[in-house]
Amino acid sequence: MSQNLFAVMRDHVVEALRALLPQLTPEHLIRVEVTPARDPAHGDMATNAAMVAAKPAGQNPRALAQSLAERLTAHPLLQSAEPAGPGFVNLRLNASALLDQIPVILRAAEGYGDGTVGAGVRVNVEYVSANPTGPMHIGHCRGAVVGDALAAVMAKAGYEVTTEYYVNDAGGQVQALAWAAYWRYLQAIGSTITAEEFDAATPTGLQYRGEYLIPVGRSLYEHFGTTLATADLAIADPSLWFGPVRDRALSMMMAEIREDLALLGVRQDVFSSERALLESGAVDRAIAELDAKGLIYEGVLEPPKGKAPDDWEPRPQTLFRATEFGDDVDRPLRKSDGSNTYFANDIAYHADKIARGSDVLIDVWGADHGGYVSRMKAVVKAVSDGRVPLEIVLCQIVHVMRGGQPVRMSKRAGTFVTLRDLLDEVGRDAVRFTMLMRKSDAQMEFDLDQAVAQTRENPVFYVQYAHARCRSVLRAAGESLGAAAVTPEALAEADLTGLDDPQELALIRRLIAWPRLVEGAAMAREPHRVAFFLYDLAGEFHMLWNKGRDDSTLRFLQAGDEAGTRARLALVAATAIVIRSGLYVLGVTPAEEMR
RNA sequence: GCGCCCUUAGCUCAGCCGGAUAGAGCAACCGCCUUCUAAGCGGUAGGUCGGUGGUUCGAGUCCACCAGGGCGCGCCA
Repeated sequence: MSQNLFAVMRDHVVEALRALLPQLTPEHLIRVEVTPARDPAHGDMATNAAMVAAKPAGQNPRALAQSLAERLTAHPLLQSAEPAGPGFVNLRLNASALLDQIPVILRAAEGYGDGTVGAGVRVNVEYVSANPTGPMHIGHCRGAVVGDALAAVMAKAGYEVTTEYYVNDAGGQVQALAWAAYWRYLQAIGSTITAEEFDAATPTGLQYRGEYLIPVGRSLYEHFGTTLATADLAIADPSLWFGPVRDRALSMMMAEIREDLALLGVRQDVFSSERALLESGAVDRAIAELDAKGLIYEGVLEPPKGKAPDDWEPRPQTLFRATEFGDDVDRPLRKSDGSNTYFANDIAYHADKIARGSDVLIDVWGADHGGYVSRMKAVVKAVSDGRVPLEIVLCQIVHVMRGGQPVRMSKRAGTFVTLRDLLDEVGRDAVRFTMLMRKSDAQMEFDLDQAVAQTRENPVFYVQYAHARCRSVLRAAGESLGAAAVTPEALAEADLTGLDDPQELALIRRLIAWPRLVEGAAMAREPHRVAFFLYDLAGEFHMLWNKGRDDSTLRFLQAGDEAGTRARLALVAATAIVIRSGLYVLGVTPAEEMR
């Protein structure tokens, strides 16, 4: 039987509805849902079936709910099915149906909640893709965590997920990086050239002035001595040094980024190089294919209304007919110097992802790329002839707060918060969990004080504490009953009939909602739902724990009542499993104890 | 000027592709905490869901317009 009781009951409801009203079409039936009851007084679950069927059937929803309820009641898992409100049918599971899910959880272990909604669907999730021109900062961090958790929850729901990082190692910013690294190289070999002089002598200006390039300059000196400069330690002709300097700078920056990702617990399957794509001719081929479809032309764009740049001048450009696929304006593929725009290269990159075998592409981007969404969706539609959808998850800005005040960030002043700084200050688990306590498309405040607080205000702490409490109870039980008696396998055999307190049942109801939540979060591409679920689940567990303070019969370890103890331990072990299963999706450590 | 995102309790935010009386934490107020499982616990109060129309049996959720905040707007990525 499916782990997902809601799916089981939904099948039952749909079957009963079809028997009642054979004329209903699949379009009607797809709207039928079985959801957790909001109020325990309503039972365990509710279905909207009668309301969605009322109109096509030409019947009164309440009357339909009445006859549907009569048919549903026969199900062996149900104690009752009753019409309610405007046409809901409230479903109440019989006591054993609820309790029987505990051994299901214990036997499935961390695999509890694994689903099949994504079975057979190959998804490519691309995230981070920070330019290798400097260390990762807090802005990249949100995308990294969201992408990683999204990939994990989709994998848990059964999708075949590939995670990917697109390395922008071509283009003007890389050129600027090479010059900036060369500047640090000249410093390393003892050149007396000043920043101002260097800036003036550089085609792109001296852009990246952060100290993080000093080790690159030093490394260049160690490998090449002074051979990359003129005899008097001044700027040599770029043809003598540009390639080696660029390559070393890129590889060292990527190494640093990979180290940052590792510290954050992010591990992507594929790293794709923009330069490799370019050199393989893939970009030319992709453009040629669009050209063959008649989607490329030479044209002149109108200046944006109301905000025409001062230096605007009409200019013929190579354009992609994005407007044929829903974009506002056709988009340029070539710069005035004849090289490709970033967009052109990105077309080839997405075509490559499709060619490697993806049914769905998901890109996780920062909000500053929002204006890029419609053209990218347009071109993916064009390239794949509409077969492969591109979905974009936009992550809005993160404001870092300390002591109720915003932490000011300025890249120019070098005071921006690097990912490394953030990890050093609050730790990986807090960074990841906190980033997921907001919808990705809403701006968020990252409160440094809250992220390290050891109180209920801090969701990371609260959830990890719940898990640690579970583990602590099981450890204590192992000492008195023997380790073999408290394994999940042993507890799966426990007689659970003693679990009947409303708070115990509330906890169980929360546990059995996990498979459904995984499914919903994966389909909606909303990993933050997992974090909120865990917070609520932890709350339910802590509430039961606290209730045991006033009512000692609710404590997990009952001296002299081994059967009752074992039943409660089964519940505790199942709770620990679900928390662990969820934390695994988020990439957060399930703490064994709090110190 | 145009496009996209956001606006829910004093504050920070949920609200599960339209469903029942809109939820949580913090702050506020009341009570509890010599002992049991207290890096506290229980409870109360607090919202015309930015505004105005519309679609619907039903709208915080969908549509239109307006207001406020954010991100963008031909060669950056």
